[in-house]
Amino acid sequence: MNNRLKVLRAERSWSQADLAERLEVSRQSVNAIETGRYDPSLPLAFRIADVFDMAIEEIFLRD
Amino acid sequence: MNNRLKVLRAERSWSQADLAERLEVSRQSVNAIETGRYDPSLPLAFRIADVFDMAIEEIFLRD
DNA sequence: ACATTATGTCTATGACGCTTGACATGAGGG
DNA sequence: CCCTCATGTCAAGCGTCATAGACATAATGT
Repeated sequence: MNNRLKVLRAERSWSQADLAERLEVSRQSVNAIETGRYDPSLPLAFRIADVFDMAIEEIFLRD
Repeated sequence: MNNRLKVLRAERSWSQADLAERLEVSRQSVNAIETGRYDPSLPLAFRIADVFDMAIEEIFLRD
């Protein structure tokens, strides 16, 4: 499960900590998701989609 | 995180076991998700969307 | 009435998601 | 040269996702 988090974040000039705060998760979680160590839960995927105002399918890609 | 699995499945006259087989998960997982005991992982949510040929956002609803 | 299928639920086990706290490295600004 | 910020990563702990196997009950078919 690949994702475009790093790019989307960079486009907005947000640090991982900035994004973590908006998502109400830890900075380590954002980092782990970006670096592909694990996928977010479905509820967190929805919050990510909300923050970027995009569909989940536009952010997370089937491998 | 509410979902429309039970309805979508009924529309197709699939049993929980039928759906489980298509998703390659256990029947207990399908049941647990339908009865709201837990949310699927993001990869499983994608497979569910694929099986029903719908967007994740059309199947799973922000509470 | 009997057999089969469908659904809900329980237990126990293992893997994954997320946390806090910590530490290392690299980049940039004073 | 320091100081700060950004990123990556580790460990330990807790709750969630998913499994297999079992059992109870309801619904369907013959």
